[in-house]
Amino acid sequence: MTIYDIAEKAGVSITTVSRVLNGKENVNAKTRAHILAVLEECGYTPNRLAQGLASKATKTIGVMAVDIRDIHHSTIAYQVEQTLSTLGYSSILCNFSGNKNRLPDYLDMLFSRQVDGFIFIGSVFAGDFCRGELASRLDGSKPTVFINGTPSLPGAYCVIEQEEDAMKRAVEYLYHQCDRRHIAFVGMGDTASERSKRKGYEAAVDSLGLTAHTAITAQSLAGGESAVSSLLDTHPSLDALVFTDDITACGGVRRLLQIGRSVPGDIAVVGFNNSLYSEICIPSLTSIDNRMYETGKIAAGILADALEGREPEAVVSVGCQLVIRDSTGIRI
Amino acid sequence: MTIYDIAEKAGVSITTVSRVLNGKENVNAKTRAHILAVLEECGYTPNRLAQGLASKATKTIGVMAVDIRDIHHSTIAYQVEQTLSTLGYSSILCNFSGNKNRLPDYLDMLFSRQVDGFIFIGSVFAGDFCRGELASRLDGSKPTVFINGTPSLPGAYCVIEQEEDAMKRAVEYLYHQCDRRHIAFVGMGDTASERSKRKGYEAAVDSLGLTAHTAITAQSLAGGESAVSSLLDTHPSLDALVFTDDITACGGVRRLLQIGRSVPGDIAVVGFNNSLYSEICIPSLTSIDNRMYETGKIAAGILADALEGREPEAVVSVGCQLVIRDSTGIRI
DNA sequence: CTGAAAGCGCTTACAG
DNA sequence: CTGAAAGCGCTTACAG
Repeated sequence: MTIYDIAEKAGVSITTVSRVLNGKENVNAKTRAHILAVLEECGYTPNRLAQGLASKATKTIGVMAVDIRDIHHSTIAYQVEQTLSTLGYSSILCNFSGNKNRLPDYLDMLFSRQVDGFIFIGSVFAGDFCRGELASRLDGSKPTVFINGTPSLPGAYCVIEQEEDAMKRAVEYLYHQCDRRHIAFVGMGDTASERSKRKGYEAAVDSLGLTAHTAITAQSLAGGESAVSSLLDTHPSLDALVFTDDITACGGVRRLLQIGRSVPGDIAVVGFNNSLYSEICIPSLTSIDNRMYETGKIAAGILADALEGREPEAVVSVGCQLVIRDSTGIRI
Repeated sequence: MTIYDIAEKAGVSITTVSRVLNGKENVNAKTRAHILAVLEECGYTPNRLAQGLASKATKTIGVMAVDIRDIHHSTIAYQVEQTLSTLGYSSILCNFSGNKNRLPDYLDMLFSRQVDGFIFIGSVFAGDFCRGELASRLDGSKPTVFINGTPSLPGAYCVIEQEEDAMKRAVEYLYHQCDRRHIAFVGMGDTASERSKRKGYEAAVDSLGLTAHTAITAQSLAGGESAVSSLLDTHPSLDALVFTDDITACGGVRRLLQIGRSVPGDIAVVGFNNSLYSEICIPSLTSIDNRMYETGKIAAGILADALEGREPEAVVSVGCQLVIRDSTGIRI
């Protein structure tokens, strides 16, 4: 079933059929109605490959995630896909998985499929780690949105979760509301996102006149456990810990309980992402909600705006919120 | 940069360029080498839309997941995407989100994009709920793999996690190794997957001469909490609970601890999926590993086999494993 | 081993 | 308001 079949059945040219298919105005009302009826009757769906080839637009977006097994990325990817789909775009999903060597192949693939634009989910894409692989291929010819990173790429759009500010406020909350004075930071490596969280921590600690204590560990339960052990070895007087990830914070809580420290009685704990993990942890984790739904939705909207000539803002910030649960509170 | 440019630069016809692009044998070795050099020099990538239009194969797969925010689905979707990508296929990802009405639009979209085949992740797609929407559109003309469901669809392939057997063995383990005699089942609705888990539970209870106690609840922490409350209200002597999902089991554990029951001292708990949630729970959850990686990989492999004429098995089973953690053990 | 030509199913100036 | 024709960038019989 092609546009030729429809044209023949309707007794018009394919040009006219194409016009009503694309909602052009210059078609006689009766002709349109008739063609619409034939279309309906035949259950015709146009071949998107042919449309794309002829029109130079595929309504397809390349969505590059770090790894959708990570709840943070899967939630954003989910919202990106749902929003794009509502706006008439399809998503080709790629999982980068930290393997820089795959990036060129993925990008070639997306270009060969003539995607209209790109969305990168994860701050790693905006950092030095990927710069070489991305810069050589992304020349700014197609709209590109980075989530949680501001790359030095011509014409790129960015959606930034305000993690620095959120981390700062979390530390201030621990100080003012929970009466903590020895607050350590547990981070997870060297992405842009990690750096801004750390910056927020340091800013708060500075302005409050406290001393900074920092540990870097793996993003996992075991990572949280070992970070807690080594931090308490060197700084036994710590009374609060802020983590840049919920799962790792769960590991931290587990180790604290194992060694007989109460949470939050002895030590308050703050996680990050406000994921289901923060609710499952006992005591449940106070955590920073980085508004993943908002973020995904906004990113998809920006891309559609750019593609449809509506000129969106180049950089959009999404505010984060501290969600208070049981792992923080007054010291005992 | 098109195939014409390459042909001109190499001094041959586009037919010959196309031949070397597609690895056909009937090309002179020298000609091939020369064309390959030109190709390399120009960094040419063929337009997949044009290829697809001409060849009737797009190397694109429609991947329909229930919801990739669910760790079970995102893990399978991840593995599906990675495997397909290795095999040269791209994935268009769709999130069904339980909204049956979206299914027709998604399928139309995938057909209009001329996908070569489909993978459905989640037993709901094989059930009555979706039958109407799927049966009318999926006529068996394109290879289709269902994960965790056996639909009545002509020519569909199935990858089935052996959940029934796993659930049966979990109950037997509770009976023999943990000395439990009052074992209840907490399920989450009426999908094929849920039914087979329940069947396994009932088979075990039957053969052990025990009484079946069943609760159906929502798949969430709150669902687990309320299921535990209502089960213990009516059957205070319960000494073990098997859940069909880890998150809900976490909720169950939380409620048990709240009302002063020890886990596993008073009541043993078994979860399902062997997700990170089972490790985060305190006590950590004994859980059934349904081998999501295997499953995703096998499903992608089957689809590629079918597309490339290798005639895979119609139904492949993936064995599950009981992973013992702290939430089960001898009664106190 | 190589190439001219038709065809895949659309869109889009252009002419009327 | 409508249509004939060219073109999008490939593949694939077919002929040589």
